[in-house]
Amino acid sequence: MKPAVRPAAAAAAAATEGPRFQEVLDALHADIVDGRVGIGERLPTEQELCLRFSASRYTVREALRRLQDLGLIARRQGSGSVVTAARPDGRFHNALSSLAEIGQYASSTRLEVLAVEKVLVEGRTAELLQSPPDTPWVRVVALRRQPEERTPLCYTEVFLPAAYADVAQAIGTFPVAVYAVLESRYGLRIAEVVQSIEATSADANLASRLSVEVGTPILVVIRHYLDAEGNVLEVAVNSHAAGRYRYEMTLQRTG
Amino acid sequence: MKPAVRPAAAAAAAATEGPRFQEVLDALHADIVDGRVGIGERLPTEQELCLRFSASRYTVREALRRLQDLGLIARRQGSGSVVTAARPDGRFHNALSSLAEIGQYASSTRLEVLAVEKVLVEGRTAELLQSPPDTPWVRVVALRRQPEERTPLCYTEVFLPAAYADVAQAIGTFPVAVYAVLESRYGLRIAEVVQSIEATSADANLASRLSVEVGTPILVVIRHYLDAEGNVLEVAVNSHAAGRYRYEMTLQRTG
DNA sequence: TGTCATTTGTGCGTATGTATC
DNA sequence: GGATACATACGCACAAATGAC
Repeated sequence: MKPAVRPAAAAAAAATEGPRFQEVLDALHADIVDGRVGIGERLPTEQELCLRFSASRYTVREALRRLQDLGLIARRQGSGSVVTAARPDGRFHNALSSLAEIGQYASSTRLEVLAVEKVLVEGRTAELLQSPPDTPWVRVVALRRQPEERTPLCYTEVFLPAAYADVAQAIGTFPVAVYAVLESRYGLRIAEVVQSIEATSADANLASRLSVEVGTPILVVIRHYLDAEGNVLEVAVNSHAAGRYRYEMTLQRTG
Repeated sequence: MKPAVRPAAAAAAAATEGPRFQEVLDALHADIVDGRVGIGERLPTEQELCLRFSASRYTVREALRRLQDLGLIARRQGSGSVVTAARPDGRFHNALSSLAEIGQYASSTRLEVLAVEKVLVEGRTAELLQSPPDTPWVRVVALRRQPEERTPLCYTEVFLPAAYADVAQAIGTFPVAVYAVLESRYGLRIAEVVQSIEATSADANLASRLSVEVGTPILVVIRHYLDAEGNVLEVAVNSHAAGRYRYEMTLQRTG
């Protein structure tokens, strides 16, 4: 789904300034999360909503469709729209617990490439890449932004084996996750992704890139993409300023 | 217009019998999975698709919308529709980040309880617990330590519904995760755990508890334990000093 | 830099199909 | 059967983002 960020709203009553359906969406969303329409209860019909909001059926249906995408309601032809969950899950963060979701994330944000360079890794970097020293890699430095947001969401360094250098060149030109390009262009198959998350603080470089002060807490997410033999095909280091990002995942018990 | 009895079109191999958009959807889907439109390439424009399929823009957009929901394409205003994946699967699942692992962690460390108190939650805390204000909960404050280490690994606040207060009393006396105690003593069953990870900085309280300076980066892991109906049975807020803890997980592709 | 054609996003009105009650 | 309510579908118009010039 889309971030749906609206431009500040015109003070007074309705805080809804963006698209027309946003007003309907916000109102219904509030009804649900605040419990005015409980789980199992039905929302008003499309026609009633058209009247209440003086909007066309298209607009109302767009709002309902988004509620459905959020998993808050279920719709049944001939019956109506039933509230299925009141999960107040915030929307300004990402749930990345599957590769598909990483791809989703990649395509809903924009990557602005700052530099692409070949490097011979050594020292700590070689350790990070689980690579012997003096091996050639390509290093891509980039900022990830949300549409309409000025401050970047994330400072990213992506490392790829030098053999895949032309993929590095293509990063950012289309809204596709890097791993997906690797798989399609080189016939590779990612079998496993190892994620590591920790907190650090911003050094001078990061502070400058992310427009924060030195020392600001940073959430670092490092992903190693491995093939079935355990070879490292890509390493991405994502640094997020505190408060701009939250990593969320769901563990479900099977059986 | 009568979409009802479609004249089967000139469709020789028209296996598409359902709605009009299904034909468009199937054709585009096949183009993608069969690789006729590769990852990173663009689909035809809406207008071109209208012509090709002799369908209205509504119909074409419905098909594109579904491809988007499947995660196969990304659409950008002014730009077009780009193929982002050739398979809808991408099914990775959490191999090493499971309920069992949380239990492992709990039993390999020691919990030192600092305080147990009943509280009526309100404001931000109520929001955190997804609980109505003025509801009674039990709050347990504790430090988690590794054996033989002096500095604590983590500052923890656990919230439980007041009904389970005696579990709170028992926390720390045996090396079992709190959720396991809840399950065995009350016959509850945790169906889902939602984890949220973010970075903040240490306030005075945290700094003192964790023996770090104020402002030190902190990795906060919040877990909501839910039953099958979505009721919150436990909320744990774990604050780790930077450098003392790293959250690691592996996503494995199942297909 | 800004203009301009292209392309998707939003929105309206209308009509018919089809599932539910 | 009939009434209700959502699903599908057409045509039109303008807004907003993009990319090329």
